[in-house]
Parts: sequence; structure tokens; C-alpha cells
Amino acid sequence: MNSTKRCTIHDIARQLNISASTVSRALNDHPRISQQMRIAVHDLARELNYHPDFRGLSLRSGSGRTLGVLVPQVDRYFFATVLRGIDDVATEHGYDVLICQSYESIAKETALVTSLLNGKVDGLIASVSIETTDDHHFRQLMKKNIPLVFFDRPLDTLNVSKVLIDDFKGSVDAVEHLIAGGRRKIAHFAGPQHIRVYKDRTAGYLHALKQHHLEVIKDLIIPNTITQQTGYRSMKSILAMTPRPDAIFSSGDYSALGALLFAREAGLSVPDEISIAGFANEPFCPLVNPPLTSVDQQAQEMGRQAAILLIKEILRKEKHPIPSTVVLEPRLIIRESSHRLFEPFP
Amino acid sequence: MNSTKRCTIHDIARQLNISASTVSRALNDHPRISQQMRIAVHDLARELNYHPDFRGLSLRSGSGRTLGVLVPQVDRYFFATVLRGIDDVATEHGYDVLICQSYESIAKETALVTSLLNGKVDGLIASVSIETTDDHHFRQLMKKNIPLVFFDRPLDTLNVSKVLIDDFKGSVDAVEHLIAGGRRKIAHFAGPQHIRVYKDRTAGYLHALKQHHLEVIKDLIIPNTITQQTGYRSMKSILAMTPRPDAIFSSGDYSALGALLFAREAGLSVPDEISIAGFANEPFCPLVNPPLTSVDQQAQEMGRQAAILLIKEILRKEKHPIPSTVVLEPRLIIRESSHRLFEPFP
DNA sequence: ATTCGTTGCGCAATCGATTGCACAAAAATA
DNA sequence: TATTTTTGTGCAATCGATTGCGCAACGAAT
Repeated sequence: MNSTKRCTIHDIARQLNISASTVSRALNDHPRISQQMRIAVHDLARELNYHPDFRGLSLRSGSGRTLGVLVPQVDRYFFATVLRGIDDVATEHGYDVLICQSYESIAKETALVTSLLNGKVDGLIASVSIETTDDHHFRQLMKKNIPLVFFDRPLDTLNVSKVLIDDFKGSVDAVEHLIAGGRRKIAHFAGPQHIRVYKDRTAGYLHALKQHHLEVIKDLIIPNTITQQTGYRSMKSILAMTPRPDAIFSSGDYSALGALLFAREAGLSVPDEISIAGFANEPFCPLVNPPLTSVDQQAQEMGRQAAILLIKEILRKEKHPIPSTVVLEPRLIIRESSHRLFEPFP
Repeated sequence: MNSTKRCTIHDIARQLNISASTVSRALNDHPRISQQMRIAVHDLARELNYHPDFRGLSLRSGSGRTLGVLVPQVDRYFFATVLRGIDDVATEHGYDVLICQSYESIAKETALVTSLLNGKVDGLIASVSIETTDDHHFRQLMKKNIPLVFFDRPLDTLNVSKVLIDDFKGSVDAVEHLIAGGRRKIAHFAGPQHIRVYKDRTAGYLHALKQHHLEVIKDLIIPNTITQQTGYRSMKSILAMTPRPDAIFSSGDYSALGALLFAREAGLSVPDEISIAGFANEPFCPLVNPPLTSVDQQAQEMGRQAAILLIKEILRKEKHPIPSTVVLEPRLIIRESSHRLFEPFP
């Protein structure tokens, strides 16, 4: 009775002097099982605390009801939040989530993806490492008919579903918000332009200026400024300009924060003398002083959408998936670092 | 050739006109397999991109090389960081990590734990939800011989391994640091005292004061102050006192931040006029102005230790585990919000 | 009384991999 | 040459659950 081992249908069968098939059918409410047998089996199963073993089920059915998630690191807020979105949807549909972290290493990523081909997951949601350009490990997955969905950082060489965010529009929104606040000389912290998201953000900045007939001044675009340190230093050089810019749109929150901190040290009031807006809506944005205006990336929704797409492809099975791309709208979160000073122009 | 299905040992066997057993043995370098057969099998396996199916393996061997992790939410920095520690160790030992989030709900937690009894994981690392007092779902796990390790939030009714942090010592360190900086009138933001960690932190505060023969002033202990809002408000009332306290030790970083923000608004210099130290070392601590002194909880190390304990128990198998408790030393991270003004006393 | 349909259940195969045992053929020994 | 040992491989069971098929037993219809 003090069964330390797990309980199987065979254990139940033995105790009731019946076959395992009958137990299985009784538990699954097969129509050809008598009422009393059904009840007897259910009762004993409950009593023995029986739960069907996932591996046996999975081996037979082909599905282990597990989604794989591949991200650079979960201890970055963005990815942790995406993961939450994925988990929400997965749970709704009875899937568990297996997590893999590449730590931005292509070697680790390849190893992880390869190890997933062996039946551990029904499908994979991935955001590739910064190093990744080759796609052969993902092609292997696809060859084995394991559905794949990218988010945020896709590999464009693969024809699979993706969930992205409209960085361009987010940037346009932010810059237009600054313009609406009366800002006319808007500097820009740009990121490394070989990365799509940063290129799009800079493009959005340029587009917004042009839309509003503001001159694009080359010196106001500070390249490669995405860390707190570089933001701090870039702010220093910006403030030395005459006439001084009256706003900054940064491609990232950390550099925006660096700018904020330097401004304070320089005795400059934000937003009275200079407005600042960042991108990503990191958790520290509402916590700094003044709270930082930023563009939210809808991380949780991104996770949800990715999971929905993946589960659809898993269920479709066999049939060729029809890759679709979901582009999410970012949301401008206006905080005090950019409060309006003047009425927006009509 | 265009095999869209996965490749099994039987596929290899068929192509080489041998039995599956031989393939299995050849791949596992069984001594009784001829060299040429071994090579032939290995070559074909590589060519067909064969990977042993995890479910078959798991069903036979009993181990699926998967660790379960149960946390309230991964999008909280502390848990995400613990998860990283777990993942590091798990990967080193060839385990994957299955993630479960209770969202602080006992119902969800129970459902999750129950669904894990069915062979999906070899063991579980858990931090229970804030609601959890009952332990029957964990007892079920233990009955099925699935190893269990708690971290940070254990259930004391269960005799299993745990990894904790010494909140008491962390608090003593922080308060002694303030004292060493010349502070004599140190206020304290306390958390809900029915939660162990907060009780310990307050106890550490009291202990440090007594050790240094400082009077414990009841009015200086502000209860239930762990959010940014309550920190802000509590700071207001503290600053109205005469004589004004010259330091605050907060049981949490968010309330410390609230205090920081109010101090700035009140035109009070931190740390010149009042020092502030928090607890948890949230990621925003180094980012605010001035950077916030805090006590780091060694989250990653906590995850590593938990994973090490769990894997040990998994490998020990069958035999009765000997529960052990690891208590980690927290680390005081001194930042500008508490820079010393005076030389410490001898 | 015979036939047919239904009900209730067991046998055995299956999913993928491993492994104890048996049994040849080859090699080593007497 | 006869016997023993070693080597190389296959058969079949196993892990846990499901399911097509077969086969009784029973009731209803002819």
C-alpha cells in the first residue's frame, strides 16, 4: 500500500483483475465499457492517485504538449515578459513551456535547438542570438516538421511565422509627441544600424522630422548610443551645442537614462529645458526622476501572439504551414521627462 | 529520401539490413559490436541526422533529464535571476528546464504540481506562492518519489532541502554600514511581519542597533512600508520629526526609492543629510540618482545551489534523500545613497 | 430454434529505445 | 581434431498508454 513507485494502468488492472486496455478505456470514457466497470476504475484511480504518464502518452500520440522557448536570457525584462505571455496562452491550451537560453551565443543556440529535435517539444518559439546569421540548425527543425515561430529577432532567410513590433511607428509616435510639445531641435541617439530595430527607429525619427518640415541636422544624430555611459557622454556633447537642442529621442532607455542623469548634474531641468524620450519602456522608466517617457514594446502581447501562432501550426500538423507575420503596434508611454510645455500646434 | 518524418533506429536498421538492437548497441559503443558495423551505423546516423527520441529513452531509463521549476512569476527580476542560476547548472549536467508560474495563486500552483507528477520532470525546484499554507500537493510529489527542493519561500512543514538567504545578517550588515558612516538616528521601513523575510530583516535592524548601543525608538520603525508609495509617504512623516533621523534602512528597495524621491522633492540631500539603504538590490538601484545602497540576495547563486541539491537527489534515486539547508550570505552593495560622511568609529 | 446485433472485455501491436538471453560463427585452446 | 571461449548479432521483453480486431455472452428479432 505504501507504494513509493508511481501508479500505472497495470497496477489498477491487477487490483481489479481486469486488463490494462479496459482500464484505459474506462478512464477515457469509451462507450463500450459498462457503467459499473467505469465507476470502479475511476474510483480506484482516484484512490491510488493515478495520473497517466506523460511519456507513454506522448510516445503513442506524438504530442507531448510542450512548447519550447529559445531566448537569449530570461533575466532581461523584455524576454521575461514575453515568456509570461507565452506561458499564459500555453497554459490555456494545456501546454507546458520548456525554456532554453542561448546567452547570445550561436554555439549554445545551435546545441539547444539540436537537442530539441528529439521529441521534447511540439514546437519552438525563438528569438535568435545576436551572433546568429546562419540558419542551418533551424532548418533541421523544419525538416523534422517541428513548427517554428520567431519573435522580435527573426531570421529573415527562413520562411516561417514571426511576431514583430513596429519600431518605425513607435519612433514616429515618440518624435511626433516631442514635436507636439513644442520641441523643434530634436537630437537622436541611434543604435548600431546593422540591427534592424535600431535602423527602423532612426528611420522613424527621420520620417517624423520630415513630415513636420523640420530640418534634419546631421550633428544631432549621435551614433551608437545605447548604453547608460554613452548616453551620459553624448548628452554632454549635445549640451555644448549652440543653440542647444530642446529634446532627445533615444533609441534605448539606458542611454536616455544616461542623458537624464547628466542633465541633472549639469543643473538642467528635464523637461523644462530639454525633453527626453526613450525606447523599450524598461521597468526603471517610471522609477527615475523625472519618470522617463518611452515606447512600450508590448512584450507580453508579443509572447501571446507567438504562442497562438505556434499552437495553430502544431494543431494543423502534417499540412504545410502558411507562415504569417504579426506586427504589433508599440505604445507611447508619456511620462514627465517629456511633459508638454506648449499647446500642440493645430 | 525527402523524409519529413523523424528518423528512428528502425529506419537505420532497415537501410542496413540489420536489427534495431544492433543499431542501438552500435550507437552506444557496446563492446560486442564489430568495428565496421559500428562505423557503418554511425555514418548512416549522421547522414540521416538521427537523434534518439527523448520519450523512448525516458520511458526506458526513467529519467527525462528535465528539471521543473515552480515560481510565482518569471517577470520578476529576482525569480528570473534564480532561473538563470538553475539553468546554468542544469545545462552543465545535461538537464532541460521546464518552467511553471503560479502567479501567486494556490489553485494554479496545485494544478501545476499535480500535472508534474506524470513523468514530465525528474525533480522540482519551487518557491511557493504567497497564498500557500497547505502542502498536500507537494506531499503527493514526494509520495511519488519526485525529489523536491525549495528556495527563498519554503514550506516549513515539509522536510526537504531548501536554499535560503540570511536576511537577518544582510540587515545587520546594512545597518552597521549606516552606523559606521556616522549615522545614529536610523529609521526603519518594516514589511508585513507574518512573512519570514520581513520579520528577519526587522530583527536584524534591531540587533544591529543594540550591538552598537543605540536606542531603539519605536516611532522610527514604520510598519508595512514596502511599496514606492508607502515609502514616499513614510519619508514625509519621518522628515517632520525633530530631531530628524539621519538614515533609513528599508526592508525593500521600492520603499527606499519612494523615500529617495520624496527627499529630493523636499530639497534634502541624499546622503549628505540623510542616508538611505534598501534591500533586494533591484536592477534600478544603480540607475536612480543617487544610486541606492542595497543588500543583494544572490539570486543566481541561489538558483545554482538549488539545482545542485536537486540533481544530487535525483542521482541518489530510491535511497532516502537527506534534506539539507543551504543558507546564502547576502552582499551589501554600497552605493552613493549611503556614502560615508565620517570615519567609522574604532 | 436459429440468426443477427449489441455489449463488454482481452489480446496483441504500436510508439522508440534499451538490454538480458540465446545462438550462431569464428577464434583460441587442448 | 575436438572442445572451449570469444565475438557479433537477433529475438523478445520492457517502459506506459492507446486502439483495431476478435470473441464470447446476451438480448432481440425472425
